[in-house]
Amino acid sequence: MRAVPRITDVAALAGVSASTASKALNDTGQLREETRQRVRRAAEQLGFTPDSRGRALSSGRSYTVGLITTDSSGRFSIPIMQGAEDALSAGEMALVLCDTRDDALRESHYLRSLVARRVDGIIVTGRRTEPRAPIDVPVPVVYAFSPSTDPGDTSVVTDDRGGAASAVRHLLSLGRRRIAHVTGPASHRSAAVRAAAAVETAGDAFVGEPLHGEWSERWGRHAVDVLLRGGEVDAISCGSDQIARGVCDRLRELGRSVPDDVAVTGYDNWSVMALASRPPLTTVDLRLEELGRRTAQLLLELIGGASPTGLLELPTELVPRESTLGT
Amino acid sequence: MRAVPRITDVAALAGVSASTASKALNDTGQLREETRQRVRRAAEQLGFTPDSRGRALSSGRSYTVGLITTDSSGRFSIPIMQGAEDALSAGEMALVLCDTRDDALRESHYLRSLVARRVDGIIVTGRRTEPRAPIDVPVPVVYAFSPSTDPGDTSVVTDDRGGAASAVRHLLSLGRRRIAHVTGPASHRSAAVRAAAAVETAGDAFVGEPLHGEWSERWGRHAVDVLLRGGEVDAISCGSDQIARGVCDRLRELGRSVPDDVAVTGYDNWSVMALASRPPLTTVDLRLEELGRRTAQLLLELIGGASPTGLLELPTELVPRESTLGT
DNA sequence: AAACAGACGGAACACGTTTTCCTGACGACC
DNA sequence: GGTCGTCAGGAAAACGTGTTCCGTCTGTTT
Repeated sequence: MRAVPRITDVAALAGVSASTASKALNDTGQLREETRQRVRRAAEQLGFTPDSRGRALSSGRSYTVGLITTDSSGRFSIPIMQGAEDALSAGEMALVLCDTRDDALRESHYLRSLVARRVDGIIVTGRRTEPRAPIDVPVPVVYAFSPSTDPGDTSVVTDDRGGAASAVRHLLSLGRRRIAHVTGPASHRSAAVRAAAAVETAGDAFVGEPLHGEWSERWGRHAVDVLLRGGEVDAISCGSDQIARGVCDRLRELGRSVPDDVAVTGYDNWSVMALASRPPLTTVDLRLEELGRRTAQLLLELIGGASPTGLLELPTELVPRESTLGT
Repeated sequence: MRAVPRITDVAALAGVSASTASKALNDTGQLREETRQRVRRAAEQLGFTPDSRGRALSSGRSYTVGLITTDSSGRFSIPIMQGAEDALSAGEMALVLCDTRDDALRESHYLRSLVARRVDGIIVTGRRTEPRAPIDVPVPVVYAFSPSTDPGDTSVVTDDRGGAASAVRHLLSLGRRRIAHVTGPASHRSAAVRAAAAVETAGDAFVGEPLHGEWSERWGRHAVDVLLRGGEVDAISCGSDQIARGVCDRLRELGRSVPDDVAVTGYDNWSVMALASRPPLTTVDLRLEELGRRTAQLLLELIGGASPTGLLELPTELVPRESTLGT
C-alpha cells in the first residue's frame, strides 16, 4: 500500500522531464525511440499508471458515463447494463451505476452527482417499455428500453411488434390455425403492442380477443381454463415466459399435449423460465445485451460530436424450442 | 448545452476571488455572512455544481469505489450491488461497475483501470461462496459473499450453516421427524456446508444421506423419486429454491400433499421461484441487500483509516410460507 | 563557413478546485 | 501613538496530467 508513483517519478528515473515522459507514454511529440523505450521501462519498473483525475482535468473529459436505471434488479436492466459496460470498457470508459428505485428525488440527486462528476454521457434505462420524460442535463443522453417522450432524443428499444409477429408467424408456419394470445395488463404498453401485433399477424387464424391479466404463471394457468371454456385452440402465443410457463403447466394438468395438441410460445427468453418450463419454451429473445451495446455505441458517437438519431428499434430473435417443435 | 459554470464565474458574479467563493460554498474560512450569502446566490443563479475532478485532485480522494463482480447477472450479485450503492450514495460516493465474467484477463484490466482512477476502495463479489484469491491493489478492499482466502482481509458473507440450521429447526418445531436434504453438487461449498448443518441439526430425525445433484428444478423432481424409493419422509429441506420448487411439483404429481404429507423448505428466497412455487416456499432469505450495505460501510471505515476486521458472517432470516405451514 | 532544416526535449501553462499563507484594515489596549 | 489581536478576503501553491511553444543541438546544403 505504498504511495503510487506519479509521472514525475517516472521522468526522474528515466532522466527526462515530466513532459517528455508524458509524450513517450502517449506516443505523441517527437522523441527518439531510445528515449521512449527508456521512459517506458521506467514506467514499467515503477508500475506507473497515469492518474485519470489529472488526465480528466487536462483533457476536459472524464472518461466516465453514468447509467441511470429505475430498477437495477429487473431482469431487463441487467443484460442492458452488461452490454453497455462491455461496449464502454472497450473504449476505456467506466460506468457509474445509479439505481433510482423509481424515486424522483433519488433521480435528481443522482443527476446532480453525475453532472458534478462531469460524466461524458448518460444512459437512461427502465423496466417498462412506456416512454419516459427526458432528463435535463448538459451532456449527451441515450435512452435504452424505455424511450424518451421527446422523439428528437436518441432512444434504443426492442421491436415489440416485430417480436410478437415473429412468434405468430412461426405458429402459422407450423400449420396452426386457431391461435390465442394471453398477456399482461392492457395498461402496459408492451402487452398492448404485442397483442395488437399478434392479432394482426394471425389474421383469420386468431381466436377470440387477447386475454389480459397479470405477468404471472398463475394468470397463465387461469387463462387456459378461460380459453378452453370458449372452445378449442391449437396454439397460444403468450406475452411473457412466465405466462407461457403457467399455460404449459395447466395444459399438462388437463392432459393436453404441448405442442401436439397446443403449441405455446413465450416472450423474453428469460432462461430461468423458458428452460425450466415443461416443455422448454419457444420464445422471443429481446437481445438486450445487444441493445445495451448499441446504446453505448450511440452514446459514444454522441459524445464524439454526432447528432441525435431519434428512435432505433432493434430486431428480436425467435428461439424455437420444444413447446412448438416437440422433441 | 451551454458550458457549465466554474467557480471563477461564480466568484466574478459575486465580486470576490475564487478562493473566497470556495470558502463561502464550503462553509470554511472567515467570511462575513453577507459575503457568503452573496456567493451562494451567485452559485444558485448560475446553477453551479463544483467539478468533482478538480475536487478529487485537490483532496487526494476520488469519492469513487469500484465494484468488481465475477457475474453481475447473478441473482446474488445484484442485491449486493443495490445495498452497496445505497450505502455509498448516502456518502456521496459513486460506484463504478466492473463485470469480469470470470475472466482473469478482464479482471486485471479492470483492476488497472480502477487503480488508474484512484478509487478510494474496491468491493469484490462473486456468485459462489467459495473463497477466492485476494486482489493486489494499493487501496482498501472488502470481499462480499465470496470471502478472501486471506483471513486477514475484510470479508462479509452469509451464515450458511446458521441458515440451513434454522430451516431444519423450523421443520423440527413443526413435529417433523423424518427429514431429508436435497441440494446442489457436493463440490459446491454452499451445498456442502448447508448439507452438513442440516444433518447435524436434524440429528436422529435425519433420513439417509444428503442428496447431491444440480441446482435445478429437474434435479428436485428427480430427487423426490430417489427419496421415496428409499422409504417415507415427512420433510425435505432443499439447498435452493429451484430445487425446492421441483420437489414440490413432483410431490404434487405423485399425489402427496405439501405440507400435510411432506413439508418442504427452500433456500435463497429468490422470489420468482419461492412465490411462484405451488405452494409458495418457506425459505431462507440471505439478506443480500443488507450484506451489500454492511460491506460498503466496512469499506468506508477502512477508507477512513480503520484496520481490517477479518471475516464477518451475517445472519440469515427464515421466511415461513405455505410449503411448511399450509394455508 | 554560414545558413538552414529538422529532430529532440524542456519550460511553462492549462484544467478546476481546495488550502495555506499573507496583506490590510480596524479596534483595543498599554 | 505604537503594538497587538482579530477579522475579511486575496494571492499563490498544490494536486497530476497533457499540450503548446520555444530553445538547442545535430547534420545538411550552398
